[in-house]
Amino acid sequence: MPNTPAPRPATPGPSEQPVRRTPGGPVLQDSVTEAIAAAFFEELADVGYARLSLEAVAKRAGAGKAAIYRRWPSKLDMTVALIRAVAVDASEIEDTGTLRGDVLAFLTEIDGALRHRLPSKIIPDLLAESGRNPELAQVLMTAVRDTRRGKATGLLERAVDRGELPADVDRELALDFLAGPLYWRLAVVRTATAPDYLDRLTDKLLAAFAA
Amino acid sequence: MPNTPAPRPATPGPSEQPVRRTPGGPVLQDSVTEAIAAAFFEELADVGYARLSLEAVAKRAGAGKAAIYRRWPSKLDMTVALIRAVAVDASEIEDTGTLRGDVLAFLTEIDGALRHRLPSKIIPDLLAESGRNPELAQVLMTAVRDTRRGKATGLLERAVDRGELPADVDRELALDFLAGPLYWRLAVVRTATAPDYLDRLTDKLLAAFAA
DNA sequence: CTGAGACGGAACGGTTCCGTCTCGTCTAAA
DNA sequence: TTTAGACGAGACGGAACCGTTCCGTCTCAG
Repeated sequence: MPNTPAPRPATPGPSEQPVRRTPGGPVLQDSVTEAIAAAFFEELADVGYARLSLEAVAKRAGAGKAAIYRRWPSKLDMTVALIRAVAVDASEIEDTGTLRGDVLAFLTEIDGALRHRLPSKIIPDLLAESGRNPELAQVLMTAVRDTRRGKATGLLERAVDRGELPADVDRELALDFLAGPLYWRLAVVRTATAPDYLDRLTDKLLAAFAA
Repeated sequence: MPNTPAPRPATPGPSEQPVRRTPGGPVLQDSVTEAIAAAFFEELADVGYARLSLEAVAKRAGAGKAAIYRRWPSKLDMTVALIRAVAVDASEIEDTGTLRGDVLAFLTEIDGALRHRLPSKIIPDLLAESGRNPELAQVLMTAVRDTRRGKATGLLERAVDRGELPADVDRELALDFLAGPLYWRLAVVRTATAPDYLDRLTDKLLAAFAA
């Protein structure tokens, strides 16, 4: 038995994966880094970026503060690295064959994210924080916004290719319509939605696109 | 001359209005309260609610901390009171006579607010903060959301009365469409808009409503 | 003229967090 | 078996704020 992971008291999960060392930057490789990252996002959702203290993150992760400072030089660097890490692997592409299917899948993905505990609190928080923090705004725009925008434009272009949308469809407006109403309802107004809400929203969106 | 306002060094504005005392809660009546409120919003936009320190507000207002604690018992109470105060007077109603005119006026109002320095930073910040602060969420929902929602529903009902919209128009979706795309573009994605953006947006909205 | 009270300012003790540093422990490679 | 290094824990000095309390000044009603 070459690798017997010692029972870490603060990481009760049975992580049997081989611990791999990172040569470059530490990006969620070993179990300590994983525990720190998980604690970071929990803490971020609980108190927000401004109030987030690395001391609380360390305690929550069952780690020492030195373990954090050994990996990232500051809170901002840590945030940027971790956000970027989770942003890249959240980019699967779907092609359901129809515009309606693609739109519904797109909305379902947003809906799922904004209903989860951590993202629904973290996303508005980082959004507000990026208004004061250029570096944070930068990574959010490049790693998150551009990825999502790419998916949306791909969705529209496929529909144009299929002939489901006119070639001169107003892409700028369509992008805002795709995510705007749902984000408004789930993240801003925060009122409950009927079970068929996404279906009705999809229908209205298709009508608006075609107009 | 019954009232000669002494030249306060920290309030250089020529406020010639008669200083009136508030019997109930202090709501922007005398010059000191005004200075504190102004400093509060400036500070709130600069550093956000979480990082806002009453010490900084007092310094910015050219006031002592005691002047603040004499008016409000805590940072949260102060925030709630001031937000409520500015929320009530931001509710004029417009009836342009046509649905298109009403929608464009509604969008123009949001557009104006989200382009100003203070609201564009304060609104997303308080929104994120209200996810962790029930009392703050309460005042935002009742004093801001409900007011705005009332204006939007009034807009829709007038259009139904005029015959511009079918009586069974999906109000729930329509409300999300009214504010969602514009908020998404101005407050979330934060990309520049063409001068005719509001016009195009209005057209698309009307098309979606009618569908 | 006098007294009440709000004012700006400064200090207080207590708390929290920062980033560094030092322990003693445990692991894994040599 | 030895040993280098990462580990958890936490003490440390410094900084920032909290909410309170005091000071001396100023305004204004009586």
